[in-house]
Amino acid sequence: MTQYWLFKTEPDAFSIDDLAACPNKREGWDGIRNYQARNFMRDQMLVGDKAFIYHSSCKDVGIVGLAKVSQTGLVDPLQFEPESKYFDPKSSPDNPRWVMVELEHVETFNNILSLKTIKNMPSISEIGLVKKGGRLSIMPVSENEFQLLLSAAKQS
DNA sequence: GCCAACGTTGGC
DNA sequence: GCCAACGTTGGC
Repeated sequence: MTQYWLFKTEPDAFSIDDLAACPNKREGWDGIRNYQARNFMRDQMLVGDKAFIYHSSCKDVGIVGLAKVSQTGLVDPLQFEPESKYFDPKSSPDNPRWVMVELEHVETFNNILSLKTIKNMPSISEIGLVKKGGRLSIMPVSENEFQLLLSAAKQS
């Protein structure tokens, strides 16, 4: 059974185009420092899960494309790099606090599915993006929501 | 840059 | 373990 997720990223730091330009179109999703998001990656994600890529904190916010989980159970290397803003002095290689998955670019939509449009979709009003103030960096998406959002993205 | 909504921290 | 203070996120 395929699971579905939504990953936020700030395109100024790492956009979907950056992901598409990586070797094999794959990159470890480092820098997540939120326990709920980490737990999704650590405890629930499986290779083959599908993930919307969402651009936040930018001019055009919304879902911009699709990726899939290509590897799980990776240790985020930035937690051990003192120069990184994601350095965590309380973490140790013996017992790493922050894990990550690797994502592989699948497609970039021709048009962004804007947050405004998403908020206007009645069946989507319960999604984490709209609830909880939209502050969770990785969130689950139900199969029903996934299909609705995907078809909305394709027809826009 | 503002501000509301969360999450984390630390004193007690 | 409570909760106030503080920091961060993210849309606008």
